[in-house]
Amino acid sequence: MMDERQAVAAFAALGQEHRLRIVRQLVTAGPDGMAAGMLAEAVGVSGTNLSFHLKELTHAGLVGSRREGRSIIYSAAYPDLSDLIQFLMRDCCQGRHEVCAPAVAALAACCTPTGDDSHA
Amino acid sequence: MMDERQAVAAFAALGQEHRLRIVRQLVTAGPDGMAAGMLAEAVGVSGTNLSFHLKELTHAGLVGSRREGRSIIYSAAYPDLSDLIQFLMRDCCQGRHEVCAPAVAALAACCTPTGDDSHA
DNA sequence: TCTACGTTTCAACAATGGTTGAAATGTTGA
DNA sequence: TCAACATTTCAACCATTGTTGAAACGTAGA
Repeated sequence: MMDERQAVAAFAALGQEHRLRIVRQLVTAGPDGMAAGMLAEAVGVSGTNLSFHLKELTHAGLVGSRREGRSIIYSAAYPDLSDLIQFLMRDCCQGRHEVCAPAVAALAACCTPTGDDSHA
Repeated sequence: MMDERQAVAAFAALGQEHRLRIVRQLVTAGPDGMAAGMLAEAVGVSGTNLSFHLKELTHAGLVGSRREGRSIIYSAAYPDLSDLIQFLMRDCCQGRHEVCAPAVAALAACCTPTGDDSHA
């Protein structure tokens, strides 16, 4: 369960053009992640600069990394992104379900496979 | 549909202790909102400082305001918060539904009334 | 109109954050 | 061990941001 301090750090990390691109690139890349070098090229920043931002994102808990040969592979921390979203909307309803139903619907629409509507 | 520039502004706005508290206070307060003065007391900042942060949040599109007597009532912009969440997770699945299912489940659990499971 | 109240604007300051190039670290294959 | 590669660290600079108190603005009621 995320606390305020962590949430501030996470949002601050995402509130920067290059870092938001990095996270979105990694989210899109999926669990396998991407090497730092390719990430730098994809996002359009220097190696030095990417390293700075990756350190920030790592410290905020939004990305993870592993070494693979000479490369270091970064990947999105999906569980922490979930926690962050949940923190932002926590206590939003106050009994009024309709207030935040659109947010639920939007996220569900983004992530629920069409056709395969298994309720599990 | 939110673009990158808006998302960066929104996340940057949320990435500050006092502003995150303000937004959460307003989210908790519900659609009726709160007067600026009560908000300042609840969050623990001076009037001047609150005004500064509210301007930032307004510019980021995360809060709205209306005058009521001498007070100005601020309230959370729920649709924009939904958009922001959706932007962050957009394209996350890449065919792998299980990757972001936890985020959907977390948000749904927060906002779905227990017992009353109307699918509307 | 006058006074009190709630909120915002302004100007100044201290602190933080992003970018850059050069140098250091760690890894691989010859 | 050596040279080439991938990434990080370091130090310096410039720009942005958060905070503060005083002053200004707009509204309500006497």
